[in-house]
Amino acid sequence: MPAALISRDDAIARIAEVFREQGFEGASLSAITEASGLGKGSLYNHFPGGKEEMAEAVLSHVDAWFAREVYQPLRDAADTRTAIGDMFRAVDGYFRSGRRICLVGAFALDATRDRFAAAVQDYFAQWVEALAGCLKRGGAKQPRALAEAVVAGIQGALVLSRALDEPAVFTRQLRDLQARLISALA
Amino acid sequence: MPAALISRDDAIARIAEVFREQGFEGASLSAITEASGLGKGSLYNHFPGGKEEMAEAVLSHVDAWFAREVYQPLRDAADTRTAIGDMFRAVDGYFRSGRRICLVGAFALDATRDRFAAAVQDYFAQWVEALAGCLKRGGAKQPRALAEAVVAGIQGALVLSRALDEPAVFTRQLRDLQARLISALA
DNA sequence: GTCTATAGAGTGATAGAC
DNA sequence: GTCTATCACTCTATAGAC
Repeated sequence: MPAALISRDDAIARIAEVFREQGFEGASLSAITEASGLGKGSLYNHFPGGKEEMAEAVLSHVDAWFAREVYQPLRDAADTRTAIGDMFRAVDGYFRSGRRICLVGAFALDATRDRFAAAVQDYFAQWVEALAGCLKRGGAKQPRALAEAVVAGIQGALVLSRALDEPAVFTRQLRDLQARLISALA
Repeated sequence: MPAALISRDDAIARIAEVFREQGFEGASLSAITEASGLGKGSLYNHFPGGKEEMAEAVLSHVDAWFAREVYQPLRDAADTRTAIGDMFRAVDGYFRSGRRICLVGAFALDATRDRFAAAVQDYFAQWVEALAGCLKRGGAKQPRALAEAVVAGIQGALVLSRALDEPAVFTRQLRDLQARLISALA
């Protein structure tokens, strides 16, 4: 067989950006073929389930990134304060300081939500759980509510900064959320 | 002229729910005709600009509701504490305690964002400005950052509660946000 | 007759599936 | 590349208020 010019992972990462920018409905196959550099034939070879399978692959690609860079460090953290700083650094990097939106958040609001409900729910449930656990170990009161406030705050900051076209809103919110967490620790 | 069976406002309200649930791309004309009870002829008579004009009308319908029920009361408020309580009550009612998402927030993340950028930006800018002004008059420090945190918090709570399929998350966040505002007042 | 509101078959274009 | 379904949209026609 011929060597693949583009790895599956690489293709998924490129397709992810199409879904992120265009949403599920808005992401046309022609946009996906163009962005991925794969012809329709190759695409259906990799993703026999079509567009829906591509989106599933993209969602689990994102989930894997967060599991590795965010959830697991939160769970393994020796020092809560450091872990929180690391989380915010990772999040700020991932969302490009407010210039990139959350694909999973967008899918949560999307029409096609029901189709990907399980993956979307899992992403957020893991995030809240990992953060709440870390906060609890750090001695914070009401760690669950606090974790929900932070995850929601991040998502909302992405919505607001994109709506206002002001990435600084995101950066500022991240700073404030981090300060709230630190001050909630025992 | 014949009496309209459905008022324009009524039609817009019904169409709004289609866009809210399906997004701009996902809202097909057939879904819109079905939900509105209007044939294509009627729709194009009311909205010669087609789907885009329908979405514009829906956005300004939503904006008008918030201007009347949220922004103006915040601006006119004699008592800050009461005004804040009223805002949260209005918001909880509008979003059906977390069972209904924000159409404008969804459009902010949508692919078609650029098309409606002005309306989306205006909605959020007005909300933040009206709330910040009210907080400032109430003697809060950093009213702008606080207002952004609350508006973002509400949007994020909608994303999170929809993603987790737990409306209670929204209700709880609203309560916490309100408490934060009250305690920030002089 | 003129105008507005209505309906819906029919248009070409384009989507996703294969 | 081919196929079929569906898309947004146009057009023609009709009904009733003036």
